[in-house]
Amino acid sequence: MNIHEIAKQANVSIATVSRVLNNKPNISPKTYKKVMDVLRETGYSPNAIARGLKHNSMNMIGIVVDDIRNLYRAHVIYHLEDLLSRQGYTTIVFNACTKGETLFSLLSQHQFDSLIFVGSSLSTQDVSHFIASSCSQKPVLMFNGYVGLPNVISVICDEARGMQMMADHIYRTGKRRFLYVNYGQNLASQRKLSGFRGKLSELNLEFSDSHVFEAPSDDFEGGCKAGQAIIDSGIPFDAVLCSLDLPAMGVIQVLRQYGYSIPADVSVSGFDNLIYGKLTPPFLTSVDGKIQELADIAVEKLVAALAGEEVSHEPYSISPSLYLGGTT
Amino acid sequence: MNIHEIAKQANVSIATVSRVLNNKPNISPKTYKKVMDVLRETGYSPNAIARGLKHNSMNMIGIVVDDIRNLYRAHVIYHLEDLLSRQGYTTIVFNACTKGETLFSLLSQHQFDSLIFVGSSLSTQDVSHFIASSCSQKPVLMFNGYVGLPNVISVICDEARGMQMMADHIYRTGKRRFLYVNYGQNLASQRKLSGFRGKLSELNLEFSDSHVFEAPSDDFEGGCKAGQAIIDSGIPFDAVLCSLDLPAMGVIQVLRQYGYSIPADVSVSGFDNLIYGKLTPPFLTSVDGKIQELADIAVEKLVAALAGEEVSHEPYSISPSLYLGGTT
DNA sequence: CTGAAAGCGCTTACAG
DNA sequence: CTGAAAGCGCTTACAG
Repeated sequence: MNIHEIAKQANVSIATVSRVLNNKPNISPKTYKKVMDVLRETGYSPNAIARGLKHNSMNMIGIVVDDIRNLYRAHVIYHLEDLLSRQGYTTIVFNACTKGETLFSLLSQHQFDSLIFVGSSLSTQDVSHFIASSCSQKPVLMFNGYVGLPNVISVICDEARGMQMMADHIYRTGKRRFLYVNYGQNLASQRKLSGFRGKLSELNLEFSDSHVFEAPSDDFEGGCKAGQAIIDSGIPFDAVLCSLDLPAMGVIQVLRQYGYSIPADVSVSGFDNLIYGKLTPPFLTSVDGKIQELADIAVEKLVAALAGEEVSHEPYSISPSLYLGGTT
Repeated sequence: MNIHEIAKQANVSIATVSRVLNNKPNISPKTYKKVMDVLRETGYSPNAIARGLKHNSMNMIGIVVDDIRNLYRAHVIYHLEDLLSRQGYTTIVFNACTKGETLFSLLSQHQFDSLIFVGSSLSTQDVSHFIASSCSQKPVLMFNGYVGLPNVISVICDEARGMQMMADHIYRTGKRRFLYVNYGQNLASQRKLSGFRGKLSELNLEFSDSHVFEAPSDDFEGGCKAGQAIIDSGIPFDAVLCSLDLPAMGVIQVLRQYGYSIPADVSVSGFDNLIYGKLTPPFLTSVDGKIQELADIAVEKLVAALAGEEVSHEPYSISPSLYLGGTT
C-alpha cells in the first residue's frame, strides 16, 4: 500500500494525497475529506524511509552508553527517550561495551540527526576524534561529559559540588576522620575526588593519598574489597565517602562485619541516590544528581540546536542535592 | 558527499561504485582499487536511508518494553541489542509506559523489519489486536510473553516450574507453612502462582487464597506493605515465597522488624535473581530466569524467521534454575 | 486548489 | 567487466 494506490482510490494525484498527509494548506474541504476517507479505510501509514530520504533525516538520534544495565544510565536513557520522543525523535541506543571497534562505523552508517554520549566514561580521545572527523556538522550532546568541540553541547552534574556538600554535611554531624573510596579514572570520578579534597582542606582536615581507597570494580563486590583494604590499612576513620552507591553498600557490609556501627561509629555515603541504597535500612545517604532535571535541560538545548539555533557550548552544569538517609 | 561525487572522482559510473560498496562480483581489480582509493580518501559512507528505501528495510527492529528502568528488562534489552547488532540489525527501544495511546501509531510509522515485545505485561489484548491488524506480515517476538497469532514467536521462562523448584527446595529445608506474595495479574505472575499452588498440593500442604498476599507495587515499598499484611493477618508461617526480588526485600525487612530471624524462623525467596538481593547478606534465594540463554534462543528464532524460514509458533520455554542464597 | 514532473541517494536488472 | 536507466515511495517547487 503506497501513496499511488491511495491517490488512485481517491481519484486525485499523489501530490494531493501528500498534502493531506502533511496537513498542508490550500486543500478544498471536499478533496480533503475524499482523501481522508480513503486514508482511514485503508489504514495507510506513509513510508517513513521514503519520507526520510527526501528530508535526508529520519528524525533519529543515536544514544551511546557504556552499558545500559547500570541503573543510573538506564534512568538517563529512559528520560532522554521520553523527552525526545515527545519532540518527534526516535532514539537508538548503542551499548558501547559490546561494540568495540565497530561502534564508530555503526554510528556513521546511520543518518542520525544527532548523537548523544551518556556518561563521562565516554568523554574520551577516541570519541572526540570521531566527532571531529565524522560528526562535525550536526549537534552532539555529551550527557554528564565534556568534549571541547564547537558542535558539542555539554550538560553535567556538578559532582565536585555534590561531594563538597556531602563532606560538609558529614562534618556537621561531628565526624573528622574522612576516608574516600574511589572508582575509576573518568572525568566524573576526578571531579568528585577533587571536590572532596577541596572541602577537606577548607575544613582544615588532614587528608593524604593514603586516605583514598580504590574499589576494583563499581559494584558491591568492589566496595567489599575497598572496605577490607580500609580495615587492613589500620588508619583510624569515622567517615567513608564513596564515589558510587553500589561500592558504598559493600563498604557498609564489611565495616559491619568488623563490628562498626553505622552511622554511630562510621558515617558512609554514596553517590547517585539509586534504589540500591534503599533496600534495607538504614537507607544510604547519597548525592542525588537530579537525572530528570539534567535530562530536561539537555533535551531542551539539543532540540534548540537541531532547530538551527545557536547554542552556547559552555558546559551547562547543575548542582546536585543531598539525600539524607540513615547512614550519616 | 554522495555516490555521484565518488563516481566522478573515480571516473566510473555510480553503478560501479555501488558494486564496490556492496562487494559484488565482476569488478576488475584495477577498477576496484581505483574506487576503493577514492572511498578511503573521502571517508565516504553510503546513505543508509536511500539504501533502505530500495530494500524497503533499514534492518531495524523495534523493541517495546514497559519501562527500561526495571533491572530485569534492562538486562533483556541489553542482550537483545547485543545479539541483534551482531546480525546487522539496529534496535529501537520504546518505553510503553510513557507512550500511552501513541505507542501503536509510533510503531506503525516506522518501517520495522520486526517487533519484539518484552515482558508478559505486554501480552495484552491491545497488543494482540495491533499485531493482527498492522503487523501480520512480519515476524514478531514475544519475549517472556505469548500471543496466539501465526506470525508471532514466543519464548518464555517456565516460571511455574521455577516456583515449583523453589517450593520444593524450601520444603526440603523443613518448612511447612507457606505464604505467597504476589504482584500484578499478568501472565508471568499467574504462571508463578499456579506453579506454586500445584507443588503445594503435590506436597499435601495446606494452602488457600488467604495465604496469598498482594504487594501493591513491584518495589521494596510494596514488599514492606505485603510483609505488614502478613503480620497483621495472624496466620502462622515459616516460609514466604515472593513473585519478585524487590518485594521480597521489603518482606524480609518487615519480618526482621518483628523479630523474625531469616532463615531460621522464616525462609524468604524472590524471583529473577537480580543484584537487588545481593547488596546485603544473607543474599536472597531466588529463581534465575536465565535471561541471556533465553535471549540467545529468541534472537536465533527471530533471525531465522526474518530470513524467511518457517518457524514453529509453539511457545518455546526454558526451565529456570535456583540461586541458593542465605535466606532459605 | 490541483497535477505533472523532478529529485532525494541508492540498487539492480538489462544491454553491451 | 561496465554503464545508462528505471525505480524504491515520498515531497515540493512550478505551472496552470
